[in-house]
Amino acid sequence: TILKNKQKVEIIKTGRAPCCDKENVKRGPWSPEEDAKLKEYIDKYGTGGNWIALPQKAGLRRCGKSCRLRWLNYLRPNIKHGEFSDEDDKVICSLYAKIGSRWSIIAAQLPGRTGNDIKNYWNTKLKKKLMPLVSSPQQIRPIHQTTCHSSISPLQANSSLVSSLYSSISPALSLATTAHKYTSSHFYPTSTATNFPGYETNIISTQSSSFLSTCSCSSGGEKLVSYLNDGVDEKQNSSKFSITNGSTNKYAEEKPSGKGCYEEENQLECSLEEIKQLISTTSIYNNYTNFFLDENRTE
DNA sequence: AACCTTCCCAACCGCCGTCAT
DNA sequence: TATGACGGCGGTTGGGAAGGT
Repeated sequence: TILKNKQKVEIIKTGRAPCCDKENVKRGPWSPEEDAKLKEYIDKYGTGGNWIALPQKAGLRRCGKSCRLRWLNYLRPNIKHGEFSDEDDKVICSLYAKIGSRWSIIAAQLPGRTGNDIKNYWNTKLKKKLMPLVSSPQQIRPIHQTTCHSSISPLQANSSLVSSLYSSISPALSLATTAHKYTSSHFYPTSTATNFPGYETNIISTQSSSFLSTCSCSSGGEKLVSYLNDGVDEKQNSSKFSITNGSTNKYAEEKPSGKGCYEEENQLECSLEEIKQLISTTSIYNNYTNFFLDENRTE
């Protein structure tokens, strides 16, 4: 009854029926038998481009979405589970600092990893690795009040990983406090490529290198600009972000929206909003967001 | 040994974009 | 152009495992 009512509410609220009859599908962990069935079916027939119909055809009492998830995150060939390397960490942190929690994009840079995997890794481990980077709220101050140097704890100097992570992520922190020169988080293609060594895909010059150099501005922050920024000079800082992955990337095709983010007069407003969003979704910063969210201080 | 807390990750939920009709 | 179906994604949660007291 609860489920039925929930479905009714969903239809009323969204105008959409649920993707499956939730009463008649199995939920929870997948059994080895179910895995085998799904794998066997997809190996034989492929997904057929229709996940909703797949479970019935495969003889599974599962929601199509659940099958899709199980396949993509676990059963699909070449899935890599287990330890993330330092290099993985760097890539994840750098991209997170640049694009936020776009896990699928980040996953595209790490062959064999799934977005879910990376998301979990970030939420449970990587974030904690970075926690010592911000040892006290007082250390995060707008650049005009302090320097990037002063916000680096001694701990960082002793850990190459941590310092490289810091160099990737600190610009975002600093940016959040300065809110200038930041144009937009929207991405569109440019022709300038910055490669990640060892990865098939390219990170094309980033608008968030404006993150990086904006941070580096007044405070010797150049030292903080990591491997990621190599080869991207100041002039490119206003360029935009894109990822190519052999095929067209939908995010790369995002064009300036009609929301005014690209309109000069709204630049700062939009930046502040976007910065807030980035911060508010980044729980590593959440302990300190009260500070960041104080608009008066960012002015 | 028993209990409690924290960690971890697979799975779910709901929103949004795309595409076919 | 409007609408519905579906896929894709990011955020959240449930529960087992591991660690601590």
